[in-house]
Amino acid sequence: MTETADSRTRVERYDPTAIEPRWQSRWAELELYETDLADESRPKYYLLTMYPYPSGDLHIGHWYIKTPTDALARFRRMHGYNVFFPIGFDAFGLPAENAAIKNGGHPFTWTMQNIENMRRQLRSMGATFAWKAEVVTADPEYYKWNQWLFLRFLEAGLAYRAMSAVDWCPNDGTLAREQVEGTERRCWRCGAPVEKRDLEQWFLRTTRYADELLDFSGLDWPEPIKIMQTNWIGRSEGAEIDFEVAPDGFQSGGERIRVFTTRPDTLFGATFMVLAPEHPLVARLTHPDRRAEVDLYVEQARRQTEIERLSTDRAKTGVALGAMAINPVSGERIPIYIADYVLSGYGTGAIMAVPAHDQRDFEFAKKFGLEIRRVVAAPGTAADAPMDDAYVAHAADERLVNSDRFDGTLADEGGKAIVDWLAERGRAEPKVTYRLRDWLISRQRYWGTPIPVIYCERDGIVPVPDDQLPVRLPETVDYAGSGDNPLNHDQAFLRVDCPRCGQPARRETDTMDTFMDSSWYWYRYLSPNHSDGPVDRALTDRWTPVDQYTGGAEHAVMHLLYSRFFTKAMADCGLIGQREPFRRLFNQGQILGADGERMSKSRGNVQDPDELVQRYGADTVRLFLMFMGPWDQGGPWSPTGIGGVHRFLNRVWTLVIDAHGREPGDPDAGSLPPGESGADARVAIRSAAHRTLRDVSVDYEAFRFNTMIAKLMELANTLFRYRGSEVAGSTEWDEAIRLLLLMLAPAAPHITEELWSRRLAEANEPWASIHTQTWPEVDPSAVVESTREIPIQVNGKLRDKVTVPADASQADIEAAVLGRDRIQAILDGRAPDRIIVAGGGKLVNLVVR
RNA sequence: GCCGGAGUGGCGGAAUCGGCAGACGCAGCGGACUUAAACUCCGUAGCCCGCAAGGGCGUCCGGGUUCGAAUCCCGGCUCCGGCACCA
Repeated sequence: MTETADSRTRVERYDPTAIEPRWQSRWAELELYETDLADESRPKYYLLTMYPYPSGDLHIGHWYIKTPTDALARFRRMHGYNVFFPIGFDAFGLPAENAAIKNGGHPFTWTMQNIENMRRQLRSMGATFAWKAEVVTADPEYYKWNQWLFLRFLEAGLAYRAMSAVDWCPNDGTLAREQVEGTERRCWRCGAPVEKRDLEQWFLRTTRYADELLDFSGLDWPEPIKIMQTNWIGRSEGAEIDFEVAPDGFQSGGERIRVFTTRPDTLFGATFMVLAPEHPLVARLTHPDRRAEVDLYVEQARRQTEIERLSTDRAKTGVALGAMAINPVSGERIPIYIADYVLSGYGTGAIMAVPAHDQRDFEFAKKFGLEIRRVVAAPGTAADAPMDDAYVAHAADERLVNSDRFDGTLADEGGKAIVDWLAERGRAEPKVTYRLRDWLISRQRYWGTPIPVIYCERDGIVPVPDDQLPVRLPETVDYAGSGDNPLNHDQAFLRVDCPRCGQPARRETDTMDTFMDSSWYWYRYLSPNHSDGPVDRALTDRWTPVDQYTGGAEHAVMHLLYSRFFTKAMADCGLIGQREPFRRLFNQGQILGADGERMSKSRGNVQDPDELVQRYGADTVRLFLMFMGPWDQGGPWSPTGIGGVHRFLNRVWTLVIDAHGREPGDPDAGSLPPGESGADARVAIRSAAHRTLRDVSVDYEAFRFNTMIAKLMELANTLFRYRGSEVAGSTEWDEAIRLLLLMLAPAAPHITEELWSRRLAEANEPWASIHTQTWPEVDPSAVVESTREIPIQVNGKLRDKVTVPADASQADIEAAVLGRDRIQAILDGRAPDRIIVAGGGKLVNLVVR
């Protein structure tokens, strides 16, 4: 072997830019990662990563999301699975349209350019995507099936049309939430004040599945996501109760106002009513003297966002209508108010207010000087005790008090009796409500899937016949400098003959929410060119549900709930045979800009992966992204530390290429640690390698990539200490190197492939990719230890340690501990009051008074 | 505001069935190699006191439970994600 000083200059250096493109093209040539979906010789594994939106902001965040998933794909392949790991593009959406309006050009061009660039970057990552399965949602061959599915849902009664308000700018039409700026709520493009406008729009009936969506059995999903979805669906049981409007000098009364309540037992405490400002009876019930004030309030409430309206920390506002209602059990006349904290879209859009037992009603009553009447209380509380807050009762510890004023028998009973009593008189019914609303899919935009219906004066709403799908977007688009939907002005698109009667009719110009595209795309990956339907039933039966889905936690409720809904709806239309799309889910965190904000070009905080790849190579970037921190956490981007990961790969390179070299800078290079024999060293190497294998396998399974890499670094450091010594190149050394490369292969595919191929060449064996190797097995005998070190605490503070044989009994341990000089000195003649040997000898704590 | 998550050295983070706080890495410091620098390697390293041995303090803040708390409980603060037309 060469002498030290020379070895550093003579030995070939790790040069990723030479290695990586070579292996990438080799893998592509061999089609190493195209999946044979018909292969049944191995168990299938469908691994899905959320498909990217091809925004112009190509950044490190895309790598952060995809890299660990790719490592997992490789890990599973090494375990003998037939892995399907496809990729595609979520190609419709607002940013493309914004770019087109701003810079001219066509959303299609902008999108396809971004996709091209993204494909290149994703390839440079060395990821194992099955590119032949790719889908692009803006392709008519994809969105045709959106339309087809919509029509099936329409037939099944899952799609319907209803009025709904949008944010509206007189110049730019419908605005997305992010296009409404500031508390002034102005249009981002022209600055005009944003109005609300009611439009007929299309909905999907997600609420039909509300109860089924609450059932997560059989799903291995993170607990927080299940909780968020459960809260989002927001099931509450209660009753609907009718209150009658009392006659007065201006109107004859008698209208019924239906309220929803979860607390019918508190009906005797309902001292006023509140309607949503949008409630249909508001206009009719308003007293002429109150008209001006009410109209003003309704106007103001409509301008606010729901978040503002539901905020519990602002002062309650509202206006009395000047009309009264009658409490159906007490017969009392109670005033009717409108207030923005009641929403028209939840329950019946009206509530009975029970200020004693609901905090919002309490605050409202305080502000407007309304009666607060207690109905239930904790045991021992007087019925007239003053209240600082609403008492939200617990069923277990309350007792009923109060009102014998009108019907003593009812007042003493609970909610069920009251509802039953009212129900017999046709004034109430038990009811379950959900916070979940039906899914509004209409978008007043060009760049989305056209909703395939036609409006005919004679036949009304007419679905486009299947054989006329897809309804294509016109190829040219004229935005005319406005945000308004250009389809509204495109005569060639608009004008169509009614498929039923043949008379001139008009096309629907709304397009679909892009969440529609993303609610079933993984089924299409299995047969992207299938022309007889959206999915190939034989393939979906075999390959879905998806075994593992990974993606951002920002999709916890919307995309992940819509996808579950879609699968259930498709199943009920007979298209697939399953009711849940994703068996196991992992939500990774989001990588932010260095400033802690979301990465975007406009903020100027984008990290481009290309420059990092050029400087360090893809393997280093991949490894660094996995090493940065726990994958579910994300956080602000900082390249500090990428050099450490690069050094680690350099060390691996050196270990394999130059096992016998010696570092000139290390005075101890080439010699074993003092007191260690060659035999000791070989045992230590083998033990380190197998312990690492044991732990790393667990870390991969649990998505703990950062600690997985830390453990590989430790193993490399251990081996490095023996480099150039008599044990370098021994069979134990060789085995450890082999394990190190195999364990590292999923995370750093290029360098390991290169080093693997060199080892094969050196051994005169034929080439085989490291990525087709079998994951190694732990030798349990290599990891057993003969002794263990036990920390000793006195009164909970660490004071000493003692080494005992691994099989020492509790008595042996106690004796060893008490035999320590340091412990005797600390005890100073006292006997411990207690000796706690914790965790089967993991730690000893001596308790001394 | 509501729902969910997170706060640990100068920095990223490790340790969560209640049992050695700070693995691994970055930056720092000391050294080797080099004519020199870069690269590479070895060592050191929570903070405070101390020459040292050692001692005290320490996981966002305030309480509590326990032999023992980063971890469990109660109260609070800050930051991140979502809140239905960004994707």
